[in-house]
Amino acid sequence: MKAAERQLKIQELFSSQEFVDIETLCRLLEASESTVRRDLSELEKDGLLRRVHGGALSLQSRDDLLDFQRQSVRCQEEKRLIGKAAARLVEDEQTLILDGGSTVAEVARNLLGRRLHIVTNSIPIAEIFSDSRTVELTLTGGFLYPRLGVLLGPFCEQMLGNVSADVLIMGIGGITESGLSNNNTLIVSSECRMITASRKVIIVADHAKFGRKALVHLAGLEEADVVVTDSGIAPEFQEMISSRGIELVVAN
Amino acid sequence: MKAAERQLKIQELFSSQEFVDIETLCRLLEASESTVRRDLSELEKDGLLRRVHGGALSLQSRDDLLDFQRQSVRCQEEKRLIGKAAARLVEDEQTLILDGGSTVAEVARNLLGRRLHIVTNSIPIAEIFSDSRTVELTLTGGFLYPRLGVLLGPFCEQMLGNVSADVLIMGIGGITESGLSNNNTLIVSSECRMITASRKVIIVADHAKFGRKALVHLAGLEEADVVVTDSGIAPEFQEMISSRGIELVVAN
DNA sequence: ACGAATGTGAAGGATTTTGAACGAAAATGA
DNA sequence: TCATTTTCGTTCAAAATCCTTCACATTCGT
Repeated sequence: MKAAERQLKIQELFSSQEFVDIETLCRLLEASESTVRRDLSELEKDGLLRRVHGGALSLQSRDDLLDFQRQSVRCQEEKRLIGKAAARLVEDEQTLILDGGSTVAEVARNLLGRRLHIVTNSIPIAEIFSDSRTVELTLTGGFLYPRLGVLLGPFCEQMLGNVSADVLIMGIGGITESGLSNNNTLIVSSECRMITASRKVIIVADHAKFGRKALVHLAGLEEADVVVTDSGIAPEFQEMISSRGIELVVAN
Repeated sequence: MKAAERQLKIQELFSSQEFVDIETLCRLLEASESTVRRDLSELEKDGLLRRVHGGALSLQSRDDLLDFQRQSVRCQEEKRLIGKAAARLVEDEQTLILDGGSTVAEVARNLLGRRLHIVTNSIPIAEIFSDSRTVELTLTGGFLYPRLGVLLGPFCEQMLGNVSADVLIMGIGGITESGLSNNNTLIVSSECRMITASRKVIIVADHAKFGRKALVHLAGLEEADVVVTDSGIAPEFQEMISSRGIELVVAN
């Protein structure tokens, strides 16, 4: 990869996060530390970022970041860890479906720079990848649901019917013995299609979601292949997941 | 492949990426390094790109194409006026198709609060309406074209084929006697569908677009029903539009 | 068809960029 | 505080890229 290309990529990264460390950059840019440092120095000279010990900071103020990011303040640290762990379950060159929701968005941030084909119905998630050249992104069509920025309805479902993916990464409203649930009929309807279209289903849910039942039943627990959560999960729920042969990943 | 052909191809590449390296160009253009370098030097002399070690960078800054939020758009005041004038041509309760582009985005801002059903393939434009309670917004699906934030490809075109609208509001790359043109084959392809799907076609174009021919031919002038531009338009071009029975709106 | 003009690709040396090594500086933790 | 670990900046040789030159091919006008 050439210098100019690398430096563009660094700037892209800052559109979705405020800090990157050298090690991550080396991996993403496939370059040595020396080279990354040189790139950062140059970008700093151009006033495009600020170097700090261990990496570099975005100069864009926090206000500029997506509204979406503000919504996801609750359980932020947990969600960040879950995002990191879930991203590790994905292999390069796979086709993923990502649904909406702040936890999934956190996964998405950790997928930047990977070579993937991603299908989503969430505009905030699409925006995370909008400058990426390594991710091929397809958005489902559909009616734009206000507030959440997700696309729903017949157009969306029709399109999901035409797709098949290796992995689905999905957030949920609640998870109990009786299965997965969410808050909105239309959303649940499209999520059912996503499950059908995917070979493997990964559920991401912070510990607060366990034992909670949201408005609309979405699917039985057995539809999930992997559940990724944080270390706050109670032992009884760990048992609930594991005893059904579902892989449980606890992010640290 | 001839020099001119190669150089056009290089420019087209830049509509989707900000950097290309020499090796890629050699492969795509089936030419030697020497030749590619010569082409790049020439394009640089014409102010169409910037050479850097390892390849070349697009000069069209990303702001110009995609970043509607910031106010770095060229001809800003003109576009604002055009947006206002074009919005007056729309009646409540109509179904509109809006394509991408900064001029159309300006129209969109002037449609906020109106009761409309809007179909678009542009994410930046969708975002303008994302909080609106009076506009029902449908996004076409499709492959997300980097940088421009528009959805394209078969999914998009299929969906446009299922839609019919009262009015299409469309920006363009250039407009001459021989018709409308734009910079990218895929975009042109979806725009053709939009024209087919609409009863009335409104073209919005600041005066700088007149007499300019962009890369790909889109449609004949006669496809347009109304052209909205600013007061900088030359008399000869006014004549060109009016003499064909196309309504010309000059925004003040 | 012919020569002139322009476009093309290969070869060489000049220049820039890169990655590894190593001592200096900063962060960390007891 | 002090020792340990991590990160930083500098230097240098190797690699990649660039520019120039030149011989050959193609296009154009006569």
